[in-house]
Amino acid sequence: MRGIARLARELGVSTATVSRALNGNPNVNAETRQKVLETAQRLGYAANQAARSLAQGVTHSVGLMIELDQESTSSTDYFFMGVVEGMQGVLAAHGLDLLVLPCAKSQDNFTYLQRFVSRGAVDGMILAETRRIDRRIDFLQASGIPFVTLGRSDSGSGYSWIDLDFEAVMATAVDRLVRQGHRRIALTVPNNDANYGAIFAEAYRDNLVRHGLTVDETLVFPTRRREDDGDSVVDGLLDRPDPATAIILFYEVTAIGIYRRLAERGLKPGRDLSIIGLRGEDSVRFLTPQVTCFHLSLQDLGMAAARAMLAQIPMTASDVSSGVVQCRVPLSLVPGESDGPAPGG
Amino acid sequence: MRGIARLARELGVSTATVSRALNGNPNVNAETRQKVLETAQRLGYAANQAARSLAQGVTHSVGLMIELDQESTSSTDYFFMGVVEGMQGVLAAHGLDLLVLPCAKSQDNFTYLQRFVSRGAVDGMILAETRRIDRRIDFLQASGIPFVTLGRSDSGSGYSWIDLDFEAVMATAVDRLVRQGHRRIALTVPNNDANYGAIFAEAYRDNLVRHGLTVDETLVFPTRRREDDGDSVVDGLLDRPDPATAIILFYEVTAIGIYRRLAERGLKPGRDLSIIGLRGEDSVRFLTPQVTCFHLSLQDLGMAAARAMLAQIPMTASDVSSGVVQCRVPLSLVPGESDGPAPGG
DNA sequence: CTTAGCATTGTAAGCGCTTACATTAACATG
DNA sequence: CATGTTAATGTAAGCGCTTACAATGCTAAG
Repeated sequence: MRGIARLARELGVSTATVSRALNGNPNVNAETRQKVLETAQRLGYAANQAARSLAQGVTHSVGLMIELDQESTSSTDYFFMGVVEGMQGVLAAHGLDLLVLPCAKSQDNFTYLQRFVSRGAVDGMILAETRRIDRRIDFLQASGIPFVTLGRSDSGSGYSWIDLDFEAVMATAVDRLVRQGHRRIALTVPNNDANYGAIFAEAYRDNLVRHGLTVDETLVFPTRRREDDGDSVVDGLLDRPDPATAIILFYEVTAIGIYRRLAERGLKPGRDLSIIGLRGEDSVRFLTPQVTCFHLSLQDLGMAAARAMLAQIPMTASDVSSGVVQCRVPLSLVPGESDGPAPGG
Repeated sequence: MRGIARLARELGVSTATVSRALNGNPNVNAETRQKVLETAQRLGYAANQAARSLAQGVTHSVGLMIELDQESTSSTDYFFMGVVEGMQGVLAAHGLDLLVLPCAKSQDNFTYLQRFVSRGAVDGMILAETRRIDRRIDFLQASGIPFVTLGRSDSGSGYSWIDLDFEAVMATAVDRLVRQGHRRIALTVPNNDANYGAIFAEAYRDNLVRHGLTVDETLVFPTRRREDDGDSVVDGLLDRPDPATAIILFYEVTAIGIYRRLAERGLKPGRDLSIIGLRGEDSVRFLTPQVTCFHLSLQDLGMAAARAMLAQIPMTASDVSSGVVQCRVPLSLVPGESDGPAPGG
């Protein structure tokens, strides 16, 4: 005999009483509960997860689906740990486990998600790296399971998402550069199909227009998240009749290559080319001059997502909250010396 | 009616037949199986995870426990994605899901593990970042659950582990430096309590002794995984009567600070100080001169761990393999220009 | 003294699946 | 034709828990 039955026999009570004692049910004599808890402790008892889930129809865990990128260190990579940390903290505080589901990008991640959710393995799902069109969102919405996405998508509607406030970031960056006299501002965007790239670029265009500047798509450079791409960006930027005088970077790591290539051409960041980065990544912390960028707490981002999840999971019988949270996390500008007055402006 | 029962009724067969058909049991008419699979597909049926686990006593998933580090980007961070990718690929190919259990370092990770395993939530566990003394290993061994650790430990015995071949790395590095005429070789080690630091340092001492060099503990610098620490290392190395002429780095990112500080002092890496790094991290790829380092495929590491796991999980009824795998993954030297003949040698 | 009300515990029916064992039908063998 | 074999399916007993409902023993009220 094992599990709860063993405890019950040991104590000379029924399994129901043990279960109640263990689960904080109020209809248990305080003394009895005490004894049950002690014995459980002594015997190293832990309730079987599968049995509980089956009986309750609830797993007390939420899944986080992330995609792994075969070839390159994907953006989830550098992003990952901080966010997970934030989520885990909040969820754990509410008795929920966080299960990270790594999923090879090559695999059909839709099937993977579908299988996982249909199996009832989690009470809720968090999706990272949403695409502009993302079937997963439609599926989750149809399935009725609580979910939150990290990043907006055009798919689905009225669901909870957390995203960076790219619009505000871009407004601040463009304002700053325009005030410094820049008229031709370039941009780097990620070369993948995640939605944030599109949003970033859109905000860029909107803000140029707002300032009466012309949008030149040849000034938009898709880059990978690696410094090498900086070289070609610099050349593409300057070797033209009407060179750009400033650039806004999605991946800050690009700055490393940009700095290097500028040096090779005898140019100086902040004087000959103004550079503003997005997120204050570690990788560029040591560059001189310091890159002007925005700051973001990955933990906060994760915590926000976790809370949006909690808002949808009824924690008590009475609690039937199913609030939709849509939130853009603000970033704050951290001025460096990588930007300055437009040359000859 | 739901689940398997629904399918059964729909098809006019018993639930047992449906279950058998779905699970590839040979005792099913091929035609029947076909029909069952089709209907399952059509109805979007997926077996309830909890019910299966309860009935089979097996979860078809393995857990990977990683610790998240509040303040600093821990070593699991940069390490993580590649390894997970490798694991996930191998496990998925064998029908196993990988559940990553993030666990705040501040939390009592032992309790966390204990609870998780006792609940029977996974069929096996993989531990990252083992400590020299690690209760988790003793617990897992006592509990009888299959497990693999990433990194050796002094706790437990006869269990499966995968680790980097620090010994071989160190032998190669020291040999190379000695051949270049270096007699005073410094070392950086991680400043945390993970076991790999101790092993790295031990291998360092052993190899110095092997070459008849004296071991000077003041040449061993504990560093964090951030470039800043390079400054003090350089000063500590050179500002002494008997300066070191070479250094071996655990965290390569230290090289960034070292390069910077050397430049400030008018010195040149490879000429005035020879530097060898451990792992070929991305973060130092762009340094000039290129850092001499070792190369490691994180994917391979993850795959090795996954295979060690598989070796312990009986996949079929007949298969009762419970092999212990203890494996040191070799790294290969990638010569750069950050090392060279000892000055004045 | 009876009865209602309350606190505590027990009983037993599932939760959705797997699987040992029983059953049936079809066929080949002697 | 009786019998053994085999293939295919059904029956039903769990897996370890939760929980509605019933039962019990008390106390307080009528």
